[in-house]
Amino acid sequence: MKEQELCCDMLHAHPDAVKRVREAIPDEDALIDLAELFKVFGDSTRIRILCALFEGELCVCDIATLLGMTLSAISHQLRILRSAKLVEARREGKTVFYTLADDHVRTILADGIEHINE
Amino acid sequence: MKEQELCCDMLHAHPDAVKRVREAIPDEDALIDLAELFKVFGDSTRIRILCALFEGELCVCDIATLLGMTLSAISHQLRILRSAKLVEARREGKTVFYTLADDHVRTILADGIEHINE
DNA sequence: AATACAGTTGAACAATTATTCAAGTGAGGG
DNA sequence: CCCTCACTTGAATAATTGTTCAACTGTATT
Repeated sequence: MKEQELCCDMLHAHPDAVKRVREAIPDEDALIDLAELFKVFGDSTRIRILCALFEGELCVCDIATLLGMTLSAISHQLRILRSAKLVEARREGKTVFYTLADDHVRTILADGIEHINE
Repeated sequence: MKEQELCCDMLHAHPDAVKRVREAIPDEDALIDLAELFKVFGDSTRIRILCALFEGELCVCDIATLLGMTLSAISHQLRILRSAKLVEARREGKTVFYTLADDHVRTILADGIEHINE
């Protein structure tokens, strides 16, 4: 990102509105984290995985079968979901089972679905 | 995407679980729309624009000033937000004012922020 | 030990995408 | 009309990212 450079003369911009908003919004870092969170939801493979896990625990092979994709592709996406703390893994013998991490994930999914169906 | 190819023998996968989930989750198209929606939220410039508009109406120049970016860059992102129906534009003379489109947008933003702050 | 299997990982490739730059609208003022 | 200003748009570039392929864990079985 570039250094600030006025896009138009400040006589036109609304400095009071700009100032008010600047004080009100979360800090830069929080907004970057927020964007990162939504970015993880913003892929159809990951959304399908999350929606599948919404219904209950599944192993990697189940998910791959369900989505018609390779184990490798699913595993890569699960890693992203894990590091975003949206899913959790549990090992049982050779099999690894995944679940949704918490209710926030459910809420965000549900809100998104509601917005789509308007 | 590739044609289905079993990642591991179906003797191991859990066919009942897979079947149950397949019947329960939304259809493919809905999930793609859902991913597209979150993808729009998944960029820090757009998130910052949305959070700014959360506080009230702003013109393009205000937003550019606030974020320290060019008019062009902001305008491109506003177009994406407009076509996702997350913001609305209103013209007043030479100035174009933007607002959040509806309360769903506020809800989704708020949920995301809540998840971040856990 | 040796093999088989569920899953992970790294590198490479292809596709998507955010920003810049330059040119183009459309509205108001002189 | 011409000019200025707020904004939009299209093409180009650079960076990010999803999937594949091949090699590698770790666990169980024989």
